[in-house]
Amino acid sequence: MKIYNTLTRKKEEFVPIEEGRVKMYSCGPTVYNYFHIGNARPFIMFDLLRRYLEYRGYDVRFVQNFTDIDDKVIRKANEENTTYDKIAERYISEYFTDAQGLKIRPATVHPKATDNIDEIIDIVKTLVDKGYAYEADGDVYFRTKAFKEYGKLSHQPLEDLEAGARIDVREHKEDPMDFALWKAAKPDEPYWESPWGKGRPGWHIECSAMARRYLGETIDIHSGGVDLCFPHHENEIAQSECANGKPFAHYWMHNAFLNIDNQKMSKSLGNFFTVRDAAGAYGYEAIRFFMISAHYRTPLNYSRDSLEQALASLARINAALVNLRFLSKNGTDGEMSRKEKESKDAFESYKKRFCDAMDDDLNSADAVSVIFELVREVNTLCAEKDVTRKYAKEGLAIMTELCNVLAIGQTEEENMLDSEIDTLIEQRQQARKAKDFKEADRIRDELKTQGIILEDTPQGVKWSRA
RNA sequence: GGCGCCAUAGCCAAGUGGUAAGGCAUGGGUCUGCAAAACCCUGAUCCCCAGUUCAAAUCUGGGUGGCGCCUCCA
Repeated sequence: MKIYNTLTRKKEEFVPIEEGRVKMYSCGPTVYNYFHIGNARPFIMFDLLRRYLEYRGYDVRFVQNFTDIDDKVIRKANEENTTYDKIAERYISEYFTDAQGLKIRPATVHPKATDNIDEIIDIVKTLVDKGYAYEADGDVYFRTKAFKEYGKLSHQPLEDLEAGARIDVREHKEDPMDFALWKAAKPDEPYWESPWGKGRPGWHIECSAMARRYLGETIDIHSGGVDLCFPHHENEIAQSECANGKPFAHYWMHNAFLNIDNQKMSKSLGNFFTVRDAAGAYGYEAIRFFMISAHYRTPLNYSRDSLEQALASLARINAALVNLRFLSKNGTDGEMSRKEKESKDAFESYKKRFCDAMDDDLNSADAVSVIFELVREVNTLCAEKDVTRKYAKEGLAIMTELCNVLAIGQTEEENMLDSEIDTLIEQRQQARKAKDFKEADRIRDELKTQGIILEDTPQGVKWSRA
């Protein structure tokens, strides 16, 4: 598999540190609100990476943190007259609700910053001892000039960064580019005891600490949105590599931004959507499909149109799955025809093309197109009056396998049989036999209002949930 | 000012040297009690200019347009 590495700005063959195992870390949400549609992109895309790596047989250890202490969490707590941990707890729970809807699997570990204060303090202490950090009035800062490789991820020399930087007025910093590892507690703020007095961790340090604790000093893949590249990831590298004296991550992956109607999402423009809002309008499945339909490194535009198209496209895949499930039970008995055998033999080539696409820096858009070609293939054969159960089963197996890697398409459980529906379908069949089409249509309409779509086929009545 | 990304049919979106995947939408057809689904047919010389090459959407240079980071916003 090839991965585009921000560090080298090249697509590189992926070689894990330890054969067959992958250690990956992805920056998670700051839990002070529902996560927005832009946040969903890295969550979905790196969940996809993890699923694909597992599909290819890797044992993946995936860590995604929750930033549960920072200015925004504290502000929200103050607004609601509650404590930061209550806010964090609530939105962590909401994160899992949305994540589950989007079929984002829980990470191997979801550590919280506040559960790792000891580890954080330990790293900061090491950095101070080694001369990479200094204390000033209860704050501790990283001395960027001490790390000569600073800027290697964003590919900018320190001087250029400095030239563009807004000057931070904190006078006790040695250099404007220095960043906080530990912040002295302000009055009425939550704090932890540390060698530098009461305070709390800076934002960047938590990721270095949690990555080391749960994955080790050097990890395979670190991922996140492009905007985190600088300064967040640059700072993580500085902290981790100075503290551990080893490379931090071999591969850095960054997803491009999601725009809303071709503009950056922002509260002031009034185009700020949470996943919860979007799911209410189009459903979680459409959002996931929409994200996966584009390569993760190209900017993606969220619009009403895009989501409606995603919904329609997904319906085609779901229809094929429902059809295959139906025919694997209601098809004809016996051996596959020659045409069916040939088609079945071609399934491997679809699978290969699917994997080739995914191997090419997670080209999910191309992988999806392979699924659609497969849909056409099986649909064509399934349109035959004497399609065999055997063939339908084979088709269902390959379709399900590929769809499961991307976590798209309705699963069988999501379209389970229901005896009441069966009864109504039977009644309708009786009516049709008696040429009472009025009654037949009435039953079909009635079921439709309940979201059940009936289709008459040569093999019998097929139904699915809208 | 520094660094970087994007520009492909009505829309979404792959494709990084050999004359353009896939999806949505549109129109026509087949099938069907009707319907739905499905299948077949239907559409682009790839922002512009110049260059390299037998050959470029794909490489180089120059434009134009849109966007991002350099401000703890994914």
